[in-house]
Amino acid sequence: MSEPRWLDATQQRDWRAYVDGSVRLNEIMDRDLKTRHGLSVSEYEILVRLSEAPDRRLRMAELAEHASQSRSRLSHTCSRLESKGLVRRDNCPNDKRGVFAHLTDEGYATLERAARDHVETVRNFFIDVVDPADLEAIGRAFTQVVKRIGAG
Amino acid sequence: MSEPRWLDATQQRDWRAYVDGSVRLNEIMDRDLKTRHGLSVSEYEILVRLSEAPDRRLRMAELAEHASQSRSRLSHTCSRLESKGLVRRDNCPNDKRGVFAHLTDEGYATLERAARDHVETVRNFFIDVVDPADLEAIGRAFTQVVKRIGAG
DNA sequence: CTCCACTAGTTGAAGAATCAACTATAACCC
DNA sequence: GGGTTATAGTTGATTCTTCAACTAGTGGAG
Repeated sequence: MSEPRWLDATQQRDWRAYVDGSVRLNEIMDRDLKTRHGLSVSEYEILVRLSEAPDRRLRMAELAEHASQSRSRLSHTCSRLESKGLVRRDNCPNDKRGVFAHLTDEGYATLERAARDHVETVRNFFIDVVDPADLEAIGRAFTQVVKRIGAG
Repeated sequence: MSEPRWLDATQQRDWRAYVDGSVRLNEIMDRDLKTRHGLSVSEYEILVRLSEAPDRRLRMAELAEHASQSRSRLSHTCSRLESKGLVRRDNCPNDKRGVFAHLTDEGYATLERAARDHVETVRNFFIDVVDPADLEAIGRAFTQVVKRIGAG
């Protein structure tokens, strides 16, 4: 095995700033959503994706993909959301294996309320503290990352 | 309550790319470390911070701070690391409430092995796919975020 | 010295994520 | 059609995280 290509000092610094910042940022988002609306970030993410889908519904596999979650995790989380009345699941007529997850009206209402606070937090701790040009750089960079990961 | 300041289209796009990318990236890192070395990212992070500390040891509270983890979580995780023989804890002489977490030799060896693979993955899915200028922007941005969060 | 408030760290229970195993259906190929 | 392989989704066990409660030691005020 050859010597690894270590990061240089600058790369190291930037990578670490990212790791550190993203963990802390996520923690803030999570706590904020949790205490104010009883939702975790990943539950919130699910509601968002459903709200944007045609008829506010998606097949489980698609939803898992959009929300960057494993199917198993989505299954469990959807069960919780369902028992809270925010999501409803029913069978897909075309494909008998399939299941649609629907956003309920209550789910939509909850999301609307949560989103108002959430956007404020996102601004407060991220958007408004980052230089707009740097924000664009972040967008570019992570788009690349997603592409790279998608490629396997 | 006033109308929230929603994100504009560009901000939205960039923020989402980040959310999506960071989740996926983290998943990759985690799985990679887990399967190849039996470590989660947060365990790895703990070992790194200890390895860099003087005498390879830190007080629990400091370690928690450096690794961006709650004390409770650190306690549990340290117990696991201890039972794997990678970390040892012992009492602080000055402050009888205090505890030092030490990186053991075995812990150091494990870290060295893990780091070689980890840096390769970090390059593969992040450093090498991101424009160097964008990487610097990320460093700048998240440094700001951390500062902002620190300020409360 | 004693009281009180604060900090360090751990613990156990409850909630959430991961992994492997499983059911059921679909799709392909001969 | 019959057999094989792949896909959709769920489940239960295990592992990890979070939260609140707790022990123990510190430090300052009077």
